[in-house]
Amino acid sequence: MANTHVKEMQALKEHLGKHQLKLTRQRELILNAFLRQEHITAEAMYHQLAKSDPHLGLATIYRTLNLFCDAGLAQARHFGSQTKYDNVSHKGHHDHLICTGCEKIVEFENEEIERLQEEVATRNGFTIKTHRLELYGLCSRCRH
Amino acid sequence: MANTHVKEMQALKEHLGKHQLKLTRQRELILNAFLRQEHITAEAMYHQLAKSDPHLGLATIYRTLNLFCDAGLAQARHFGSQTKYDNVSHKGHHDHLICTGCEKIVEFENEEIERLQEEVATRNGFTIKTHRLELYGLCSRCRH
DNA sequence: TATCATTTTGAGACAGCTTATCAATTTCAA
DNA sequence: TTGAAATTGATAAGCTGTCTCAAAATGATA
Repeated sequence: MANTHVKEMQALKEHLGKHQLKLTRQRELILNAFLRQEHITAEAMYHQLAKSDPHLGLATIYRTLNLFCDAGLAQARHFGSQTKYDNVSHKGHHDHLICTGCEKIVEFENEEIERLQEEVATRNGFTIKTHRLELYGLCSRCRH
Repeated sequence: MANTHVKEMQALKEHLGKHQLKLTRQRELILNAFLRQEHITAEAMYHQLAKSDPHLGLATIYRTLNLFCDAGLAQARHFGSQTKYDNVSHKGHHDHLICTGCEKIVEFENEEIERLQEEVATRNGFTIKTHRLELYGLCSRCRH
């Protein structure tokens, strides 16, 4: 189980090495838990990990998830007043369809849109690092 | 100057009428100031208006900007830890290219992307109300 | 125009999420 | 193994944004 996410662990180690940071038990633990999620809040991860490791502090979770963002393993998404951390490593980037009625989130990918985004960026002299596309509306059930 | 934004004022009055809300000096004031901006935070608007009206409370700004969102004149965008309110009334919807180096924001519109978004939504049974598309990267200057 | 029920305001208290602080602990290069 | 440097955990503090409530303003009605 600790060996499940070898590639991501490798990426993390690489990032740590480049920035004089250290690999800790907590970082390993949080990485493994994080990679099992699509997207999760720090708070949710805190409660989840509390079962197996009651003394893991919330601040450490926040610090570590932000570290993952720096390392390119996660992407932070501000959602209402909360921040959700997306697992971006093994699925590639994905965008979101969000129902404002029931909060349901559908993930999607669309190459054509991505291509057009690149086009817009290039036309404006930008080089895109990441992007965020969220469509808000009502799902079929909430529309009645 | 008070007559500059007749159409938007009309839209606001209509919304107020429909919801048993009242037109106040503050709401007029904030609307006029807001419509001169592309996008602004409540805090920034607070300081800006403090010059001409030192007793206008921050809570009132928040309340009023949220009211504008309900009325369809503004759109809230969570940006980092802050909320920016976009002036959506006279320019129509626009998306953002954001330079992570210098914080510069370039606005753009792309009909083709919007069309593809509709397509994705329809395919998933959604009806889109609004959306948010933000491209993050480096502008030509920050890329060196 | 005066009345008055209703809404709004302003000021500060409060709440939720995230980061800063700091002593104690852990890591890892030498 | 040692020791400088980084990390952790617990909690305080910070920041945004909302709630509270008495006082003021609005606007429908008479």
